[in-house]
Amino acid sequence: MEQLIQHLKSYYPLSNEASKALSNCLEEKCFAKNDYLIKAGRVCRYFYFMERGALRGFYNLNGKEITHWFGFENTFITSFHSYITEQPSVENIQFMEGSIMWAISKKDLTGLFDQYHELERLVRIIYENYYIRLEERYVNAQFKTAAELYSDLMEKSPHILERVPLGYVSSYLGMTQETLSRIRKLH
Amino acid sequence: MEQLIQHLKSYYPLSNEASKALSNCLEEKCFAKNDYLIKAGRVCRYFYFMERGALRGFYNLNGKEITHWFGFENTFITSFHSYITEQPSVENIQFMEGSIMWAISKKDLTGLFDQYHELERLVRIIYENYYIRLEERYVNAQFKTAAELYSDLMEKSPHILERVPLGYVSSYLGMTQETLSRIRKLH
DNA sequence: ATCATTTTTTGATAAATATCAAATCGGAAG
DNA sequence: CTTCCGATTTGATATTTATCAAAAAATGAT
Repeated sequence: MEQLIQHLKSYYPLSNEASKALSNCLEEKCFAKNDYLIKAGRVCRYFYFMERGALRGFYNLNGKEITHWFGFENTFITSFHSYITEQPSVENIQFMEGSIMWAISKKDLTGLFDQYHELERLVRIIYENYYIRLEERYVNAQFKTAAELYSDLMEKSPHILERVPLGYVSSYLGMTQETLSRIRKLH
Repeated sequence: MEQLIQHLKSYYPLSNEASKALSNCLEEKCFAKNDYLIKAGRVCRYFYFMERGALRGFYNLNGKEITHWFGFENTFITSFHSYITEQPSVENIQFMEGSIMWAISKKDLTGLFDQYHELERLVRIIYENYYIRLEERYVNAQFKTAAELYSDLMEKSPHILERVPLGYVSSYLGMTQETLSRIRKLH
C-alpha cells in the first residue's frame, strides 16, 4: 500500500487526509500465474494498481489470441473500455506471474472524487500520462518496420523481453512469432 | 461558443457559473485552409475546440509526411504530448479546410480547475472518452489488414473519405496511396 | 472552355512478412 | 539422468504491401 501511495505522489502531491480515505477503500488481492483478473464478456468495475507481478491483455480474433498490452509493477490496470462504459469487456487480462494487486471499485473511486477534488485531479493527471504513452505506442506500431519495433523494445522496455514468452511479445509487436524469432537472430 | 458549451454538457452537466467562467477564458480563432495551428518544434500551450472545419496532424519520418490523425467539428484539438509535457511538439497540425476554433490557454484552464472542481471532472471524463477511442484505433491499426481498415473506415467514418485527400487517408491507415487506391477499386 | 497542376489510378517488380511444416531447444516431472 | 511437452527456431513457399514509373483523371486558375 505504501508503494501505491508513493507512486501516486510521483504524479501529484496527496494530502494525508485524502490518502487515508483512499486507503480505506483499497483491497489487496493476490493472484497466481495464469489466473485471470478479467475475463472477456464480464463488466470490469474495478481499478487496480499492480504492486508486483506481470500480466497481459488479450482478445480473440479469428480464433487467435491477440496480446495487445502488458502490465507490470507500479502501473494501473483495468479493462479500461469496460470500466468506463460499463459494457462487457472484450479483452481478457491474465497474469503471467504471481502478482499482488490493490483494487478499488469504480463506485468507491468516483465517491472519493466527490469528496476530494485532489484525487480527481490526480487521476486526471494519470490519464494524461497514460494517454501520451498510448499515443506514442500507436504511432510506433503503425509506422515502423518489424525490425525497428524490436530494437525499440530492446532499448525502451527490455524487461518485457526478459519476462514475457516470445509468442506474446510478437503479438504485442504486431508480427508473427517466426518473424520475431528471425529478427532476433540478426541481433 | 454555444455549440462548445452544448458539446461539453454532452459529457457532464455544467453549472451556469462554471460555464460563464469558462466562456471568459475562451478566444475564437479563424483559420484558412493550409494554415497551421501548431508547427513541429514549438510548444503548444493551448487547448482547442473545433466548431467548424477539418485538420490533420502529421510529422516527418525519413522525409515523408506521416498523417496520423484528423480533427473535425465538435472535437477537442491540441498537440497533446506537447501540451502536457510542455516540450516542443513533434507533430504539425494543419487545416484542411477553413475552420473556426475556440482556444483556451493551459494556464487559464488549470486555473479554472482550481476554482471549479466540476470543470476538472468534465475534462477527466473527456479524457476517458478520448482514451477509449485511441485504444480502439490502436488495436484496429495493428491487427487488421489494409482491406479491413478501409472497410471499417467506410463504415465508421465515411466523412473522412469524403473530405480528406486519399494521400492523407492512406497515411492515416498506415498504407501507401497506391495500396489504398487498389483496395478501393474492389469496393 | 483551356491549360497547368495536383491527385488518383494503373502496371511491373521488389521487399517484407505470413503461413505451414518440421526440427531443435530447454525446463519440469518423475 | 531421462522423458516429455511446450517454446523457439529454421526452412520453403505464399501472400501482402511497398516501390518506382507512368498514365489518366480531377481540380483550379485564367
